Amino acid sequence: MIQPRRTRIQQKNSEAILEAALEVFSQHGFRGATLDQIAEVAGLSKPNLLYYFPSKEAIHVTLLSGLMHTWLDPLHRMDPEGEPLREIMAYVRRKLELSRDFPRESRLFANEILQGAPRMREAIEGELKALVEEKAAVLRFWMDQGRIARVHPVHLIFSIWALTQHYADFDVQVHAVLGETEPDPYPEAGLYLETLFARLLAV
Amino acid sequence: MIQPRRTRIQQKNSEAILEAALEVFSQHGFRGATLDQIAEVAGLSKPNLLYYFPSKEAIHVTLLSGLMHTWLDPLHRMDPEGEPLREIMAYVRRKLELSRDFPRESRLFANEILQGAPRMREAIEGELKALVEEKAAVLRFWMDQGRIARVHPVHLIFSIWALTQHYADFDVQVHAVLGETEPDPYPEAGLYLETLFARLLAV
DNA sequence: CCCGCTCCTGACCATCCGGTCAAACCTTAA
DNA sequence: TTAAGGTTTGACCGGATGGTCAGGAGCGGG
Repeated sequence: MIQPRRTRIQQKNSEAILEAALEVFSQHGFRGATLDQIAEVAGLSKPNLLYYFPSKEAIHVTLLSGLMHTWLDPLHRMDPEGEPLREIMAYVRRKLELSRDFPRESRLFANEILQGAPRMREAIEGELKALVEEKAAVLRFWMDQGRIARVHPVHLIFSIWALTQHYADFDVQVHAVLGETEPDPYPEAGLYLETLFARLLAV
Repeated sequence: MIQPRRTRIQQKNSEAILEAALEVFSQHGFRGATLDQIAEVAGLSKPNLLYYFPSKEAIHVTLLSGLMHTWLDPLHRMDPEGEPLREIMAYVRRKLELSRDFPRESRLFANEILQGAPRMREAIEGELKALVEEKAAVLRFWMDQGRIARVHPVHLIFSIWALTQHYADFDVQVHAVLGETEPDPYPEAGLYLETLFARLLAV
């Protein structure tokens, strides 16, 4: 992911390892996951894992840094030149799609933050903070123009994160509460969030 | 906690163990936490832990079942006879106060759900689901009366959970993004959530 | 066909983990 | 004061865990 693998075998096995590691790390967190478990899911032997990655931590870090880009991309794409409500709604929709399509990635991230972000502090205090401040400025600008209602821009972003990630991170709870009747909560969630932000931001 | 301890020493040590276990479990999850770590935080020896609790799992279960009551209490207190918006706002406020005052409990819960709720499935599919359905009916009743706007009642409850717990579970991220300038995000968060739900539910 | 390099594995290691146990220590109440 | 019962601990156990290593298997180019 970080460095292009040379051979086809390296490509295939590295991907299999990262895929398996995502499965295991996202469910048990870094300390709760074991190399044996990852190796079994990947269909490789443990020493073979360590042929491709120097350590358990290296696998984790590779996953996290690969994640950061995908994760921040929707916010990056919020265009200052666009129509404000439309841009925000598009951001919410993309973020909700990430939760639906990549729930394990969301849980991996959640696990890392829950544990105090020992391997992501830097990225959070740097890249993430800078991006949020940039986009908060955009939101504030839109508010000054009177094109959306005035609310705390950073908390607005927090609320988008919280509401969308909830469906991935608390997946089990959501499904348990909704029961068998509603196997896919995302269509309803999308409608609900659209209403919520439309009413919150209407001028 | 579940059974009243007889002597003063038992009382004191059991509490110290549960306090330490909360600290460790909430940060590392069940599998990531170790008895040695809990023992060290509690200021006791590992065999002494196992004098008071039969196993690591027993400590975890005790914490979780003790938590369930506190956690559901604010929703229980949403009164069908009260003024709808007032009741919902009170629920949001109480839930946010729980996040502020008991962030470790929130993270313990989040960890458990993230890991597929292996030790809480029963409580979630039973107690929690029943309570949500009961209160969703109340919300639907209020909507039928035209006293609050019509939105999906269960997703409304989800959104309250997501928005309030976010400040406890993603504490590190919130603080990192807000920076040193805003040491306590809760006053602003309270105001923001008040606005959000007022606008969402206004008729 | 063979050589060199990539890929893979069984065996192994030190450490850590949850948990046990017998013995020692401490408190209390008669 | 003493004995009984509650409390604490060092030493230990079997199994898991992250990681190493020497060597074998497989592959690709000449």
